[in-house]
This record gives sequence, C-alpha cells and structure tokens, in this order.
Amino acid sequence: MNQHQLSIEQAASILKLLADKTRLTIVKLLEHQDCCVCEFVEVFQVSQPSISQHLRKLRDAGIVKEERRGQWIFYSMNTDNRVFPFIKHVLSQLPNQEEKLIALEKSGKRISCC
Amino acid sequence: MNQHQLSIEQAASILKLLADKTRLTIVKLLEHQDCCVCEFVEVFQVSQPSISQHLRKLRDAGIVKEERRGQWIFYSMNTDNRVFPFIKHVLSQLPNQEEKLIALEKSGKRISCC
DNA sequence: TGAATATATAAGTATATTATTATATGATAA
DNA sequence: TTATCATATAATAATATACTTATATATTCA
Repeated sequence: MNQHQLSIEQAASILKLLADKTRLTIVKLLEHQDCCVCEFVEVFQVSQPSISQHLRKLRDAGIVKEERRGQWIFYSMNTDNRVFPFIKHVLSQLPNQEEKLIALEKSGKRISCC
Repeated sequence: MNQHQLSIEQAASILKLLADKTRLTIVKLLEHQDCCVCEFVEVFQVSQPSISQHLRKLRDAGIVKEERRGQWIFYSMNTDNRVFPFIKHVLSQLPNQEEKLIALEKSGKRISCC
C-alpha cells in the first residue's frame, strides 16, 4: 500500500515544507542539479538571509544536504532520506524550472560563482 | 511532462492546503467515501467550527464539494477540478485512514447522523 | 409553531511563518 | 594580514494560520 511507511503526520510536515513557492522551486531545481546559495539568491528576488532560512528548513528536515566547495556552499537533494521517494513523487508532477538556471547562465550570473 | 499544466504557484497553494494534518486526513478519507461534517467532528478532537473552517478552505479551492442531504451536509472530492489528478497522486502515497471511520462505526457514532 | 439538531460565520487570540536589516563566521585573494 | 566575498545566524516586524467561544442560519420533528 504505502511502500515508504510515511504517516499522515510525517507527510503533512513534509508537505508544509514544500508548500512554499520558493522552497518548492528550490527543491524542483535540485531534483536535477546541485546549486549554490548565491544562485538561489539570483533566481528568487529575495534577500540572501531569506534563502538561507529556507535552505535551513529543508536541511533540518533532511530533504537537502550541503557541501562546501571553496568559498561556496552547494546544496543537493538528500537521496538517502526515507522521505525522498515521496518528494520525488510530488516533484514529478511539477513543471521543470530549469529555464530559471538557463536565464541565469545567459545573464552571466551563473558562472560568477560556480 | 506535466500532463496537468499545474504551475509551481498553483502546486504550492494546493500543497499548503494539504499540509495540515487535519485537512490531509479529511481529504484522504474523502478519497474513498463521502463524509458529513459531524463525522469529521467525531474523528478529530477539535470543535465543529474548526472542522467547518477547514472544509471551507478545501471547498473554496474547489478540492471538495458539498451536498445537503436532509439536515446533514456531505462532503466529497470534486473530481472535476483540474487539480484533482495532482491531489490523487499525493494521496496515493499516504496510508489509508479508513480505520478511523471503522472506529466511529463501532462506537455507534457513525450511524447517528448518516 | 417552537425545540432540537447540523452547520456556517464572526470575532478574538495565540502561535507560526516569512520577510527584512544587522551582524557574525569562514574562505579566498591581494 | 587585511579586504572581500559567500553564507549563516540573530533580532524584529508584518502577516497568516488555526484554534476557541458566541451566534446565526437552515432543517427536521413533535
């Protein structure tokens, strides 16, 4: 039935994290490639601390993980997390967001830090 | 790709409605059978207005619909809504909640109003 | 018609959420 | 070492959320 043993409570708390436009887009972007914080700051028109706080929530829940590369910190999906299949399942229904990264690249802002 | 043309913004707002334990359970229960308000009041240990307000949010978003049957108002999934496939997709990952209705029935509280 | 039942709405309150600005930390490069 | 860049954290404020109690509305039934 539920192959991942996710309770209603656990699902609700994961959905709450995904139920924010910024975080949902972040996670969708991370579905296919790693990104660093400064890229998210460019993509979303919000302050850097705001992005940091969204990332912290996702990290605290084990949805994403961070990895320092030089002066940058890259985020990626934590595929080991037991809720990962559930998240993938939700993400599979969402439109691809890669055009946002492509736009970044075209404006030269992607290379600037990665 | 995304067979239902759901934007990230629309998905986030649907997920926000599902991201509450009470509403998520309500919707999961309605996946397989209609329920009336008084049943939800029995199932969840909250006040009747609280249930009414949850149902209103779901109804306003077109996720559920209501139908009066005598003095009771029954709620059911609005399968015509364009976000219905997305919701079904999420619900498919959640554990069945029917034991809650079975418990109601055993305690004689289900028949009382339906 | 009047009482009882089922549900919705209004108003108020406590808590949660999400942003902001200011500041701290840590890495790199001159 | 000092300046700069990238990120995190702290403090705060505005707004949203989810309850509660009180009350209104609509239906049924004696």
